[in-house]
Amino acid sequence: MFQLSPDTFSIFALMENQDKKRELIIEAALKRFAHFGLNKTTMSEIASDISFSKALLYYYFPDKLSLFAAVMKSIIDQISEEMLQGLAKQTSSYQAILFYLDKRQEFVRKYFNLLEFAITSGPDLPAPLLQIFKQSRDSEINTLTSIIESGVQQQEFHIKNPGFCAEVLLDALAGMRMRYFLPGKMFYPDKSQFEEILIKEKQLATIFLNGLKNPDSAQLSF
Amino acid sequence: MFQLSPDTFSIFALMENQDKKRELIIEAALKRFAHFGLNKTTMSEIASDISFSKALLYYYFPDKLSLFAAVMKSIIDQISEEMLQGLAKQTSSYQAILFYLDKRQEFVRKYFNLLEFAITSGPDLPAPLLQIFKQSRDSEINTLTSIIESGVQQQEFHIKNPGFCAEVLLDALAGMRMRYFLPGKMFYPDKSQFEEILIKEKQLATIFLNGLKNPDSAQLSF
DNA sequence: CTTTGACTAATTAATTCAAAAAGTCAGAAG
DNA sequence: CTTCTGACTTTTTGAATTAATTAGTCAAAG
Repeated sequence: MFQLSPDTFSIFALMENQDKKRELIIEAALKRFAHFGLNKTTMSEIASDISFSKALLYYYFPDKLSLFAAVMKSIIDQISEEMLQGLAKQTSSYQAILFYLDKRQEFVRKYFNLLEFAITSGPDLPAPLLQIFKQSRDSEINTLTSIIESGVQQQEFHIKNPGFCAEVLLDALAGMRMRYFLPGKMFYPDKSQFEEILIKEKQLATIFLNGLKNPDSAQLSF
Repeated sequence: MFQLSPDTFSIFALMENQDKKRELIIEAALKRFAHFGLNKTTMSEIASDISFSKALLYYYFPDKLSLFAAVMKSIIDQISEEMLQGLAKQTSSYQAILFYLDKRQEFVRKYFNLLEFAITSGPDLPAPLLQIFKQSRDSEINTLTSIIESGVQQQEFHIKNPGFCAEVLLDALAGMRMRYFLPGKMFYPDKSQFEEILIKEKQLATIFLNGLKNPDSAQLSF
């Protein structure tokens, strides 16, 4: 049987220690980024918050953007986890969509300053981040696809292409948000704006899911 | 009975002449703006295109933005007219939506450079233009509302708030376009991108209208 | 009332420069 | 050999300056 030698063990211990420090850095960076945003946060500040030298941050992360990406990935993984667990408890595709929308907005409101950078940068945001947002989008499409597919299996929906429908729905939902905070420079939207958005999202989702009940929705003849 | 005096007549003649020149300026400005956009077009260029002095442009329009706004209004009126005439010939709300989407994209593709300015300026675009785009949006909501209302009258849809549904649909359709050309700096989207957008728009519209057939869509209980 | 050339005022673009922040590295510490 | 740091270099950023272009004005002529 496999046995740990003292040497091997110490290597694992070190790795754990490394991971621990990596996590600490990400945690400290998250606080700063969430509060001040990417541009108004310096590596020195993050370092001194946890009494590390700035150079040490560069030992763990090749550059500032990689750190930011790690932070983004961290919170995206967190929301994905919560979303997955919550969705499992929902009893209908309708309930599932409502939960998805509530949870999603909760997340956006909490980490708005992180997203702001992505929003304002637009299409020319750095490649590593593009990739993370791409993953995030794919993850959302998967979520919506599985919600729709479960409706198909229950004979509720009669469509052929749940994946495409999910993509259309995702973009349509994005349209609900656009007018309130998409382009150019803007500050944190206020509570009532978020409420408006949520109402419109839910209204759209309701109509959309009802639309999927109609077999005609699958037969496109443009 | 009312009779024109020679004096009155000459006043009308002059006014017609004025309007004629106004139109000429707008026409010349449209050509320049459509080709080079607002920022890359100077008042001198527009003036010399039609052998007017630059000062004369300022006799007819108080400033550059007013001229641009007049150009925008001109083409928006044009598309509204064509839209109205075309929609009258459609036989169902479904056909009407498809016509609306086709006509709308035709317009966007033709005058993309004019819209680009509005897109890139985002929320902080000048007040007079904001107003024009607001009008344009209202006009689109009206179009969609009347399409939906005609479906309600034919007992096809069972909803209480056609206006709100129209607004949601309009924003949802905007979501279909967003990913392709919304934020930051970008060039004219290519043909295949426009085609993708149109397909997604039509898919969404189809599902949406089918969703309106279901009475549940009106009873929102979040 | 229209039109213009010659004018001024405002914007934009290009350049420079200093401060701040990102990023590197030789070598210390364990 | 791995982890860490202070001191260093390189890049970015922002403010300040200037030049050039363009928006916008106006007195006077047609």
